[in-house]
Amino acid sequence: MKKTMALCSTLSSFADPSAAPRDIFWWNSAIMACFRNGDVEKAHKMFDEMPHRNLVSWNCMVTGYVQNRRILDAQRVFDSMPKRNVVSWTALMTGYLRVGRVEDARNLFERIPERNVVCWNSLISGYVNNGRIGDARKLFDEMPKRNSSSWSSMISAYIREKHLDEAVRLFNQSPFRSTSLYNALLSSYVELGCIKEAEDLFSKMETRDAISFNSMLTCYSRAGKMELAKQLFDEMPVKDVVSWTAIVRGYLQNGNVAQAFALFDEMPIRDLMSWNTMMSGFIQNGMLDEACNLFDEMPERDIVSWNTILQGYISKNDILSARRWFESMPKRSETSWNALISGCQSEDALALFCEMVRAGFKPNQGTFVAVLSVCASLVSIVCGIMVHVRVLRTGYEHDTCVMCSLITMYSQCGLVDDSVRVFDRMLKRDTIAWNAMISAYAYHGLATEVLRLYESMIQSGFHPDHVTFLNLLLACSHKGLIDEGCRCFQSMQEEWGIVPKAEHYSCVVDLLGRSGFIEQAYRFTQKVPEKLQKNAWETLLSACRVHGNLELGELTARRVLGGENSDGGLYVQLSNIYAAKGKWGEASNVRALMEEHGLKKEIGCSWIEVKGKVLSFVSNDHKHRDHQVDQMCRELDQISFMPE
DNA sequence: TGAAGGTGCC
Repeated sequence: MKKTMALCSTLSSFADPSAAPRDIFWWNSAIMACFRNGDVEKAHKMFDEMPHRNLVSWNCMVTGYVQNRRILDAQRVFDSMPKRNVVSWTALMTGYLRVGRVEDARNLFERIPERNVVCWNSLISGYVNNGRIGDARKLFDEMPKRNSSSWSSMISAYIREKHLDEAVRLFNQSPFRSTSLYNALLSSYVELGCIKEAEDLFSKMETRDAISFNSMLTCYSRAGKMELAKQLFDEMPVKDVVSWTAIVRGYLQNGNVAQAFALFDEMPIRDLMSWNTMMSGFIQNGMLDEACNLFDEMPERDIVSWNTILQGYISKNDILSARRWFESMPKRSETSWNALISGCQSEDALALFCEMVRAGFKPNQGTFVAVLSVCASLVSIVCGIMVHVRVLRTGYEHDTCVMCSLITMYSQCGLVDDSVRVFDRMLKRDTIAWNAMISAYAYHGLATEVLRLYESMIQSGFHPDHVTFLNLLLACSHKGLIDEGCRCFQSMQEEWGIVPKAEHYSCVVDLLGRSGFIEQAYRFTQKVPEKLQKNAWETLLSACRVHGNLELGELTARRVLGGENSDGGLYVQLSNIYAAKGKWGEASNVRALMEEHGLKKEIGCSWIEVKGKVLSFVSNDHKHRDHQVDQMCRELDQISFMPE
């Protein structure tokens, strides 16, 4: 608040130089204002021009350069300072920490003549931001005196790392327990879906503000407990726009669009956020037309409103309309580009990425995640590496999300060693990062590595989730590690309390079926909760085909064929089982039945990257004449007949 | 009096 007022008076005296005397305060504030606007050169010029400088003026220069990531300039100013105080040291140290020069920061810290609580806090948060929570904790324990900032940075660091046990332990020891810290802990429980813990904490709070209530609203909404959410909402002493929006969002996420819209209508105050929430709720529920109507009715629109409709077209997979909408937008943001890039899973996405950069937009986390996922699905390593270079150049090399996308991209392009290199260099790892690496190994069938990495994940104190176990099961299944796989499936439920999804059941069926234990797989599938059986039966059918088990194949086919979602592939599998047994009549009957249902099997397609171009081909494909298809076939023949 | 360094939620 103070800063804002100072800035306002500074700006108004810029407009009218006679309004305020140009004393040293004026100069110092003006310099900071320039730095805050990113106008580094102007700040520098003013510093040169000012008639008198004091220690604060010099500190402003160090801070300003640090804020604009110009560390060398900050260092130069620091070195030429006539006098320094602890603020000067702290400012430069923060600069080092911001660009990841943690050891330099530590050395500087050791040299500070008179340390105060702020410079201790700066180094602690610097360690935290560089993923070195252990070092942060050591420093925290060594501190001669701690203030509320010290406690809150340490506790929120544990919260952000999802080390909630440690966060709570410290929180209980802390002499400062502000509502905002309570709220941080509360929202973290909410994010992790720990309803019981959130409820307990909420009931213990001495004072609750709108944020506390709103977090609890979100908590109940996410858990699908809309009655409890509505009850809390009705009890709230003061409802703000966020509360109204939270309850509307809750109904939307739980598919109750009518109730959401009714409440939206009742809202006493609607700002843009509520309109945008309602609109994106329509889109989440597949109601693009309704969203468009709302868009037309809105009193004013911002870039989020435009992006929401764009996202609507993309989630309908209508890339053409998305593209047209994108062209018609009065303004675009990085989010608009990201949405469009993630929408087209083809080479067009890579062209768009280049176009975005040329148009002067800075790729951000979402951009890299989207474009790397396209590189991965196109198995385009040349583009993948180009994007990786840009990641490094734009300072995203320590972004956990982007690193996960790189791990996946390298793995899907066949370079699992590069995935490992990225994973090893990560400063901060979360469950998703461990999952990405485990999945990279699983994708390459490296079951031993998968199990080893899982062990170290647990030892590092991370909680596995349903994705972790899916990968463990996949890896075990591919390597025929039946005992390990079954143990995983058991531990998932008993040790970690994770309820298996349809994919997990299918994996177990695959695990048993692949190794020829068809009857066990059949008995297992019968015990799968009925709603989740469909995929398991399909997996079983495929195992019956591989092992030529006609009897169980027929039994299984009866469970899946003719159902709502049965596709051509299933008929083909059954037909192949008959064909393998020489039962040509039955085989062609099944094919006929399939045609009767108007089904076709989609043609399988493969692709390869040659000199940076992705070429796709199907079986018996002769369209790549210009790529010397005859020579390729001769080469393949030679390889196939080579003695082993 | 005011300008410089650290922390914080839906």
